[in-house]
Amino acid sequence: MGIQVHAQIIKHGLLNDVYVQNSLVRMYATFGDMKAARNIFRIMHRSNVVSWTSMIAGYSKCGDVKSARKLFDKMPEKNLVTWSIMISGYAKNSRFDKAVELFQVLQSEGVRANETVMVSVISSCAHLGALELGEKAHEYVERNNLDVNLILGTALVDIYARCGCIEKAIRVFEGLPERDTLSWTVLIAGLALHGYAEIALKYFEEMVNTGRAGKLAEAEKFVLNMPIEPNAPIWGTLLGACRIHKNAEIAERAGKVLIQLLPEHSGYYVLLSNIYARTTKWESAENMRNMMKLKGVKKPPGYSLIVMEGKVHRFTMGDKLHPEIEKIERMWEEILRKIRLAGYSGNTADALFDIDEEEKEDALYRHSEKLAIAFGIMKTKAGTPIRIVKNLRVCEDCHTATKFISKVFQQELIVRDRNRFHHFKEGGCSCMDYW
DNA sequence: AAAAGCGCTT
Repeated sequence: MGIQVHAQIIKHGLLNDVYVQNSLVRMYATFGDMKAARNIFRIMHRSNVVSWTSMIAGYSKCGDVKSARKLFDKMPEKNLVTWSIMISGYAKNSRFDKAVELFQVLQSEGVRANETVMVSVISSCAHLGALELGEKAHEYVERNNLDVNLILGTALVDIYARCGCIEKAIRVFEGLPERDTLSWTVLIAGLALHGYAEIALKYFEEMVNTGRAGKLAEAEKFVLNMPIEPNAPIWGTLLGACRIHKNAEIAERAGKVLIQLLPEHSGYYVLLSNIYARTTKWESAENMRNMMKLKGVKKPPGYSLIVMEGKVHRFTMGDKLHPEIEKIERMWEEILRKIRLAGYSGNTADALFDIDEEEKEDALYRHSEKLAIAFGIMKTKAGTPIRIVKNLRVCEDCHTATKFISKVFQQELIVRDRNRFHHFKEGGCSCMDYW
Protein backbone atom coordinates (compact mmCIF):
# COMPACT_ATOMS: atom_id res chain seq x y z
CA MET A 1 0.00 0.00 0.00
CA GLY A 2 2.67 2.47 1.04
CA ILE A 3 4.74 1.59 -1.97
CA GLN A 4 1.74 2.17 -4.22
CA VAL A 5 1.30 5.57 -2.66
CA HIS A 6 4.96 6.23 -3.27
CA ALA A 7 4.45 5.32 -6.96
CA GLN A 8 1.44 7.64 -7.19
CA ILE A 9 3.49 10.43 -5.69
CA ILE A 10 6.14 9.98 -8.37
CA LYS A 11 3.48 9.76 -11.08
CA HIS A 12 1.93 13.03 -10.02
CA GLY A 13 5.26 14.77 -9.71
CA LEU A 14 4.93 15.41 -5.98
CA LEU A 15 8.23 13.91 -4.94
CA ASN A 16 9.99 17.23 -4.83
CA ASP A 17 7.90 18.52 -1.97
CA VAL A 18 9.86 18.45 1.29
CA TYR A 19 6.79 17.63 3.37
CA VAL A 20 6.01 14.67 1.12
CA GLN A 21 9.61 13.51 1.28
CA ASN A 22 9.72 13.71 5.05
CA SER A 23 6.49 11.75 5.28
CA LEU A 24 7.90 9.07 3.01
CA VAL A 25 11.02 8.83 5.14
CA ARG A 26 8.85 8.36 8.17
CA MET A 27 6.69 5.79 6.44
CA TYR A 28 9.63 3.62 5.42
CA ALA A 29 11.22 4.00 8.82
CA THR A 30 7.98 2.76 10.40
CA PHE A 31 8.06 -0.28 8.14
CA GLY A 32 11.64 -0.86 9.25
CA ASP A 33 12.90 -0.35 5.71
CA MET A 34 15.72 2.08 6.35
CA LYS A 35 17.23 1.33 2.96
CA ALA A 36 14.18 2.80 1.24
CA ALA A 37 14.09 5.70 3.70
CA ARG A 38 17.74 6.41 2.99
CA ASN A 39 17.09 6.44 -0.74
CA ILE A 40 14.52 9.19 -0.33
CA PHE A 41 16.75 11.11 2.07
CA ARG A 42 19.70 10.98 -0.37
CA ILE A 43 17.83 12.44 -3.31
CA MET A 44 16.43 15.32 -1.27
CA HIS A 45 17.77 18.69 -2.38
CA ARG A 46 16.30 20.71 0.41
CA SER A 47 16.50 18.35 3.34
CA ASN A 48 15.88 20.25 6.55
CA VAL A 49 16.10 19.57 10.25
CA VAL A 50 12.86 17.59 10.14
CA SER A 51 14.20 15.26 7.44
CA TRP A 52 17.37 14.60 9.40
CA THR A 53 15.42 14.12 12.58
CA SER A 54 13.03 11.70 10.87
CA MET A 55 15.98 9.66 9.70
CA ILE A 56 17.40 9.58 13.22
CA ALA A 57 14.03 8.49 14.58
CA GLY A 58 13.90 5.83 11.88
CA TYR A 59 17.27 4.37 12.76
CA SER A 60 16.35 4.35 16.46
CA LYS A 61 13.10 2.56 15.73
CA CYS A 62 15.03 -0.06 13.82
CA GLY A 63 17.44 -0.50 16.70
CA ASP A 64 20.39 1.05 14.89
CA VAL A 65 21.41 3.75 17.38
CA LYS A 66 24.91 3.90 15.94
CA SER A 67 23.69 5.10 12.54
CA ALA A 68 21.29 7.43 14.32
CA ARG A 69 24.12 8.98 16.29
CA LYS A 70 26.28 9.29 13.19
CA LEU A 71 23.62 11.40 11.51
CA PHE A 72 23.05 13.32 14.74
CA ASP A 73 26.72 14.32 14.94
CA LYS A 74 26.88 15.16 11.25
CA MET A 75 23.74 17.23 10.82
CA PRO A 76 24.18 20.94 10.17
CA GLU A 77 21.44 22.16 12.45
CA LYS A 78 19.65 20.57 15.42
CA ASN A 79 16.64 21.63 17.38
CA LEU A 80 15.16 20.41 20.66
CA VAL A 81 13.09 17.71 18.95
CA THR A 82 16.28 16.32 17.47
CA TRP A 83 17.92 16.15 20.88
CA SER A 84 14.80 14.62 22.31
CA ILE A 85 14.60 11.93 19.65
CA MET A 86 18.26 11.03 19.98
CA ILE A 87 18.06 10.78 23.77
CA SER A 88 14.81 8.80 23.73
CA GLY A 89 16.31 6.67 20.95
CA TYR A 90 19.03 5.60 23.33
CA ALA A 91 16.53 4.96 26.08
CA LYS A 92 14.26 2.90 23.82
CA ASN A 93 17.22 0.77 22.85
CA SER A 94 18.24 0.24 26.47
CA ARG A 95 21.32 2.43 26.15
CA PHE A 96 20.42 4.37 29.25
CA ASP A 97 24.01 5.32 29.96
CA LYS A 98 24.28 6.96 26.54
CA ALA A 99 20.98 8.76 27.06
CA VAL A 100 22.21 10.35 30.29
CA GLU A 101 25.57 11.15 28.73
CA LEU A 102 23.91 12.92 25.80
CA PHE A 103 21.78 14.95 28.21
CA GLN A 104 25.02 16.16 29.78
CA VAL A 105 26.28 17.16 26.32
CA LEU A 106 23.03 19.05 25.75
CA GLN A 107 23.61 21.01 28.96
CA SER A 108 27.21 21.77 28.10
CA GLU A 109 26.06 23.19 24.79
CA GLY A 110 23.71 25.53 26.58
CA VAL A 111 20.53 24.02 25.17
CA ARG A 112 17.49 24.24 27.45
CA ALA A 113 15.68 20.91 27.73
CA ASN A 114 11.92 20.62 27.95
CA GLU A 115 9.57 18.16 29.66
CA THR A 116 9.76 15.55 26.91
CA VAL A 117 13.54 15.38 27.05
CA MET A 118 13.51 15.13 30.83
CA VAL A 119 11.11 12.17 30.72
CA SER A 120 13.65 10.18 28.72
CA VAL A 121 16.50 11.31 30.95
CA ILE A 122 14.74 10.50 34.20
CA SER A 123 13.42 7.16 33.06
CA SER A 124 16.96 6.32 31.93
CA CYS A 125 18.27 7.19 35.40
CA ALA A 126 15.56 4.92 36.85
CA HIS A 127 16.70 2.02 34.70
CA LEU A 128 20.29 2.63 35.75
CA GLY A 129 19.31 2.85 39.39
CA ALA A 130 21.20 6.14 39.35
CA LEU A 131 19.42 7.98 42.12
CA GLU A 132 21.83 10.92 42.35
CA LEU A 133 21.64 11.57 38.62
CA GLY A 134 17.86 11.36 38.83
CA GLU A 135 17.81 13.85 41.67
CA LYS A 136 19.99 16.21 39.64
CA ALA A 137 17.57 15.85 36.73
CA HIS A 138 14.70 16.64 39.13
CA GLU A 139 16.56 19.74 40.29
CA TYR A 140 17.02 20.72 36.66
CA VAL A 141 13.25 20.41 36.16
CA GLU A 142 12.58 22.67 39.14
CA ARG A 143 15.30 25.17 38.35
CA ASN A 144 13.96 25.59 34.82
CA ASN A 145 10.35 25.78 35.96
CA LEU A 146 9.36 22.84 33.82
CA ASP A 147 5.82 21.56 34.23
CA VAL A 148 5.67 18.32 36.19
CA ASN A 149 2.83 16.92 34.12
CA LEU A 150 1.40 13.42 34.34
CA ILE A 151 4.10 11.74 32.26
CA LEU A 152 7.09 13.57 33.69
CA GLY A 153 5.67 13.18 37.19
CA THR A 154 5.20 9.45 36.68
CA ALA A 155 8.82 9.12 35.58
CA LEU A 156 9.86 10.89 38.80
CA VAL A 157 7.59 8.74 40.97
CA ASP A 158 9.08 5.72 39.28
CA ILE A 159 12.70 6.54 39.98
CA TYR A 160 12.06 7.52 43.59
CA ALA A 161 9.86 4.50 44.25
CA ARG A 162 12.30 2.14 42.63
CA CYS A 163 15.19 3.58 44.59
CA GLY A 164 13.30 3.27 47.85
CA CYS A 165 12.82 7.02 48.41
CA ILE A 166 9.25 6.48 49.45
CA GLU A 167 8.60 9.95 50.88
CA LYS A 168 9.81 11.64 47.72
CA ALA A 169 7.83 9.25 45.53
CA ILE A 170 4.67 9.98 47.50
CA ARG A 171 5.31 13.72 47.47
CA VAL A 172 5.62 13.81 43.68
CA PHE A 173 2.63 11.49 43.30
CA GLU A 174 0.44 13.62 45.54
CA GLY A 175 1.38 16.65 43.45
CA LEU A 176 0.42 15.09 40.12
CA PRO A 177 -2.13 17.13 38.17
CA GLU A 178 -4.02 13.93 37.35
CA ARG A 179 -3.58 10.20 37.83
CA ASP A 180 -3.93 7.25 35.54
CA THR A 181 -3.40 3.52 35.85
CA LEU A 182 0.28 3.77 35.12
CA SER A 183 1.03 6.42 37.72
CA TRP A 184 -0.83 4.36 40.36
CA THR A 185 0.97 1.21 39.28
CA VAL A 186 4.38 2.81 39.47
CA LEU A 187 3.78 4.09 42.99
CA ILE A 188 2.15 0.98 44.42
CA ALA A 189 4.53 -1.47 42.79
CA GLY A 190 7.46 0.61 44.00
CA LEU A 191 6.14 0.68 47.55
CA ALA A 192 5.47 -3.05 47.50
CA LEU A 193 8.93 -3.73 46.12
CA HIS A 194 10.46 -2.18 49.22
CA GLY A 195 8.22 -4.00 51.61
CA TYR A 196 5.98 -1.05 52.43
CA ALA A 197 3.01 -3.39 52.29
CA GLU A 198 0.68 -1.28 54.39
CA ILE A 199 1.18 1.97 52.51
CA ALA A 200 1.00 0.07 49.21
CA LEU A 201 -2.30 -1.44 50.27
CA LYS A 202 -3.60 1.95 51.34
CA TYR A 203 -2.90 3.37 47.90
CA PHE A 204 -4.24 0.25 46.21
CA GLU A 205 -7.50 0.67 48.10
CA GLU A 206 -7.61 4.30 47.09
CA MET A 207 -6.97 3.32 43.50
CA VAL A 208 -9.75 0.76 43.21
CA ASN A 209 -12.12 3.08 45.06
CA THR A 210 -11.57 6.03 42.77
CA GLY A 211 -11.93 3.92 39.59
CA ARG A 212 -15.24 3.53 37.93
CA ALA A 213 -16.65 0.05 37.35
CA GLY A 214 -14.78 -0.17 34.07
CA LYS A 215 -11.50 0.15 35.94
CA LEU A 216 -11.99 -3.17 37.72
CA ALA A 217 -10.44 -5.11 34.87
CA GLU A 218 -7.43 -2.82 35.06
CA ALA A 219 -7.21 -3.33 38.80
CA GLU A 220 -7.27 -7.08 38.30
CA LYS A 221 -4.59 -6.83 35.65
CA PHE A 222 -2.60 -4.72 38.06
CA VAL A 223 -2.83 -7.36 40.78
CA LEU A 224 -1.84 -10.13 38.40
CA ASN A 225 1.17 -8.20 37.16
CA MET A 226 2.52 -6.99 40.47
CA PRO A 227 6.28 -7.41 40.85
CA ILE A 228 5.69 -9.24 44.10
CA GLU A 229 3.25 -12.01 44.86
CA PRO A 230 -0.08 -10.35 45.69
CA ASN A 231 -1.20 -11.26 49.19
CA ALA A 232 -4.62 -11.89 50.65
CA PRO A 233 -5.39 -8.25 51.59
CA ILE A 234 -4.70 -7.19 48.00
CA TRP A 235 -7.09 -9.80 46.61
CA GLY A 236 -9.55 -8.96 49.36
CA THR A 237 -9.46 -5.31 48.34
CA LEU A 238 -10.15 -6.26 44.74
CA LEU A 239 -13.01 -8.44 45.91
CA GLY A 240 -14.45 -5.55 47.89
CA ALA A 241 -14.39 -3.43 44.76
CA CYS A 242 -16.15 -6.24 42.87
CA ARG A 243 -18.90 -6.17 45.46
CA ILE A 244 -19.39 -2.45 45.03
CA HIS A 245 -19.43 -2.64 41.26
CA LYS A 246 -21.30 -5.94 41.14
CA ASN A 247 -18.78 -7.73 39.02
CA ALA A 248 -19.36 -11.44 39.56
CA GLU A 249 -16.83 -12.53 36.99
CA ILE A 250 -13.78 -10.94 38.58
CA ALA A 251 -15.15 -11.67 42.05
CA GLU A 252 -15.20 -15.36 41.17
CA ARG A 253 -11.55 -15.32 40.16
CA ALA A 254 -10.50 -13.30 43.21
CA GLY A 255 -12.56 -15.60 45.46
CA LYS A 256 -10.83 -18.67 44.06
CA VAL A 257 -7.42 -17.22 44.78
CA LEU A 258 -8.49 -16.23 48.28
CA ILE A 259 -9.68 -19.78 49.02
CA GLN A 260 -6.24 -21.00 48.05
CA LEU A 261 -4.52 -18.40 50.19
CA LEU A 262 -6.85 -18.73 53.16
CA PRO A 263 -8.38 -22.21 53.00
CA GLU A 264 -9.69 -22.05 56.58
CA HIS A 265 -11.59 -18.83 55.96
CA SER A 266 -15.21 -19.84 55.52
CA GLY A 267 -16.35 -16.53 54.04
CA TYR A 268 -14.85 -17.00 50.63
CA TYR A 269 -16.45 -20.42 50.12
CA VAL A 270 -19.78 -18.88 51.05
CA LEU A 271 -19.15 -15.96 48.73
CA LEU A 272 -18.31 -18.19 45.76
CA SER A 273 -21.21 -20.47 46.55
CA ASN A 274 -23.53 -17.44 46.52
CA ILE A 275 -22.12 -16.20 43.24
CA TYR A 276 -22.55 -19.62 41.64
CA ALA A 277 -26.07 -19.94 42.97
CA ARG A 278 -26.98 -16.51 41.69
CA THR A 279 -25.59 -17.29 38.25
CA THR A 280 -27.42 -20.65 38.35
CA LYS A 281 -24.25 -22.70 38.42
CA TRP A 282 -25.82 -25.07 40.92
CA GLU A 283 -23.19 -27.75 40.65
CA SER A 284 -20.38 -25.32 41.39
CA ALA A 285 -22.36 -23.88 44.28
CA GLU A 286 -22.89 -27.33 45.74
CA ASN A 287 -19.22 -28.07 45.13
CA MET A 288 -18.23 -25.13 47.34
CA ARG A 289 -20.44 -26.34 50.18
CA ASN A 290 -18.96 -29.81 49.83
CA MET A 291 -15.44 -28.42 49.82
CA MET A 292 -16.15 -26.69 53.11
CA LYS A 293 -17.36 -29.96 54.62
CA LEU A 294 -14.43 -31.85 53.20
CA LYS A 295 -11.88 -29.45 54.62
CA GLY A 296 -13.78 -29.20 57.86
CA VAL A 297 -14.25 -25.46 57.45
CA LYS A 298 -17.02 -24.27 59.70
CA LYS A 299 -18.85 -21.04 59.36
CA PRO A 300 -19.14 -19.52 62.80
CA PRO A 301 -22.72 -18.61 63.70
CA GLY A 302 -23.25 -14.90 63.50
CA TYR A 303 -24.08 -12.85 66.55
CA SER A 304 -24.36 -9.21 67.55
CA LEU A 305 -23.73 -7.64 70.92
CA ILE A 306 -25.14 -4.50 72.45
CA VAL A 307 -24.57 -3.18 75.95
CA MET A 308 -27.63 -1.73 77.60
CA GLU A 309 -27.97 -0.65 81.20
CA GLY A 310 -24.69 -2.27 82.10
CA LYS A 311 -25.67 -5.61 80.68
CA VAL A 312 -24.41 -7.35 77.54
CA HIS A 313 -27.22 -8.46 75.27
CA ARG A 314 -26.30 -11.11 72.76
CA PHE A 315 -28.43 -11.73 69.70
CA THR A 316 -28.12 -14.54 67.22
CA MET A 317 -29.93 -15.00 63.95
CA GLY A 318 -33.63 -15.59 64.37
CA ASP A 319 -33.15 -15.30 68.11
CA LYS A 320 -36.09 -16.34 70.27
CA LEU A 321 -34.18 -16.47 73.53
CA HIS A 322 -34.19 -12.85 74.56
CA PRO A 323 -36.82 -12.15 77.26
CA GLU A 324 -38.13 -9.17 75.32
CA ILE A 325 -37.98 -10.83 71.90
CA GLU A 326 -41.61 -10.19 71.02
CA LYS A 327 -41.32 -6.50 71.72
CA ILE A 328 -38.05 -6.42 69.77
CA GLU A 329 -39.61 -8.07 66.75
CA ARG A 330 -42.54 -5.67 66.82
CA MET A 331 -40.03 -2.84 67.04
CA TRP A 332 -38.23 -4.17 64.01
CA GLU A 333 -41.49 -4.31 62.03
CA GLU A 334 -42.05 -0.69 62.99
CA ILE A 335 -38.53 0.28 61.91
CA LEU A 336 -39.01 -1.60 58.65
CA ARG A 337 -42.24 0.26 57.94
CA LYS A 338 -40.60 3.62 58.55
CA ILE A 339 -37.46 3.03 56.52
CA ARG A 340 -39.50 1.61 53.65
CA LEU A 341 -41.37 4.88 53.53
CA ALA A 342 -37.99 6.57 53.29
CA GLY A 343 -37.06 4.46 50.27
CA TYR A 344 -35.54 1.29 51.67
CA SER A 345 -36.40 -1.88 49.80
CA GLY A 346 -34.98 -4.98 51.38
CA ASN A 347 -33.72 -7.50 48.91
CA THR A 348 -31.38 -10.41 48.77
CA ALA A 349 -30.13 -9.73 45.26
CA ASP A 350 -27.06 -7.89 46.50
CA ALA A 351 -26.32 -10.60 48.97
CA LEU A 352 -24.45 -12.60 46.39
CA PHE A 353 -21.39 -10.61 47.28
CA ASP A 354 -21.69 -11.07 51.00
CA ILE A 355 -18.90 -12.66 52.88
CA ASP A 356 -19.51 -14.32 56.21
CA GLU A 357 -23.13 -13.39 56.14
CA GLU A 358 -25.54 -15.16 58.37
CA GLU A 359 -27.61 -17.91 56.80
CA LYS A 360 -29.99 -16.60 54.22
CA GLU A 361 -32.55 -19.38 54.52
CA ASP A 362 -34.09 -17.46 57.37
CA ALA A 363 -35.49 -14.15 56.31
CA LEU A 364 -32.89 -11.43 56.09
CA TYR A 365 -34.72 -9.36 58.63
CA ARG A 366 -33.85 -11.89 61.29
CA HIS A 367 -30.16 -11.13 61.10
CA SER A 368 -28.77 -10.72 64.59
CA GLU A 369 -27.63 -7.21 63.79
CA LYS A 370 -31.18 -6.09 63.04
CA LEU A 371 -32.45 -7.50 66.29
CA ALA A 372 -29.70 -5.71 68.17
CA ILE A 373 -30.49 -2.45 66.41
CA ALA A 374 -34.21 -2.80 67.12
CA PHE A 375 -33.37 -3.40 70.76
CA GLY A 376 -31.10 -0.37 70.80
CA ILE A 377 -33.72 1.90 69.23
CA MET A 378 -36.27 0.59 71.66
CA LYS A 379 -34.13 1.36 74.69
CA THR A 380 -32.60 4.70 73.78
CA LYS A 381 -33.75 8.18 72.96
CA ALA A 382 -33.14 9.86 69.61
CA GLY A 383 -29.69 11.43 69.54
CA THR A 384 -28.07 8.72 71.61
CA PRO A 385 -25.43 6.79 69.71
CA ILE A 386 -25.99 3.04 69.53
CA ARG A 387 -22.95 0.78 69.61
CA ILE A 388 -23.03 -2.73 68.25
CA VAL A 389 -20.33 -5.37 67.91
CA LYS A 390 -20.58 -8.18 65.37
CA ASN A 391 -18.40 -11.26 64.98
CA LEU A 392 -18.94 -11.43 61.20
CA ARG A 393 -18.95 -8.84 58.51
CA VAL A 394 -21.91 -6.60 57.93
CA CYS A 395 -24.04 -7.83 55.08
CA GLU A 396 -25.10 -5.54 52.26
CA ASP A 397 -28.75 -5.52 53.24
CA CYS A 398 -28.09 -4.78 56.91
CA HIS A 399 -25.71 -2.05 55.84
CA THR A 400 -28.32 -0.40 53.64
CA ALA A 401 -31.01 -0.73 56.29
CA THR A 402 -28.77 0.78 58.96
CA LYS A 403 -28.04 3.80 56.80
CA PHE A 404 -31.77 4.45 56.49
CA ILE A 405 -32.27 3.94 60.23
CA SER A 406 -29.62 6.51 61.08
CA LYS A 407 -31.52 9.08 59.05
CA VAL A 408 -35.11 8.19 59.87
CA PHE A 409 -34.47 7.87 63.63
CA GLN A 410 -31.84 10.64 63.77
CA GLN A 411 -29.53 8.34 65.63
CA GLU A 412 -25.89 7.56 65.16
CA LEU A 413 -25.07 3.87 64.98
CA ILE A 414 -21.55 2.59 65.41
CA VAL A 415 -21.09 -0.99 64.27
CA ARG A 416 -17.84 -2.81 64.73
CA ASP A 417 -17.70 -5.76 62.40
CA ARG A 418 -15.01 -8.35 61.88
CA ASN A 419 -13.07 -6.03 59.60
CA ARG A 420 -13.75 -2.45 60.54
CA PHE A 421 -15.93 0.16 62.13
CA HIS A 422 -19.00 1.58 60.44
CA HIS A 423 -20.22 4.96 61.64
CA PHE A 424 -23.76 5.38 60.38
CA LYS A 425 -25.03 8.93 60.47
CA GLU A 426 -27.58 10.98 58.52
CA GLY A 427 -28.17 8.17 56.04
CA GLY A 428 -24.51 7.58 55.23
CA CYS A 429 -21.70 5.42 56.49
CA SER A 430 -18.07 6.27 57.22
CA CYS A 431 -16.90 3.35 55.09
CA MET A 432 -18.37 5.08 52.04
CA ASP A 433 -20.02 1.74 51.24
CA TYR A 434 -16.68 0.11 51.00
CA TRP A 435 -15.67 -2.66 53.34
C1' DA B 1 6.68 16.65 8.39
C1' DA B 2 9.87 14.73 13.71
C1' DA B 3 9.57 13.78 20.55
C1' DA B 4 7.92 11.44 26.58
C1' DG B 5 6.18 7.38 31.68
C1' DC B 6 5.62 0.72 34.37
C1' DG B 7 7.11 -4.51 34.25
C1' DC B 8 5.58 -8.63 33.08
C1' DT B 9 6.07 -12.08 29.36
C1' DT B 10 7.70 -19.24 34.24
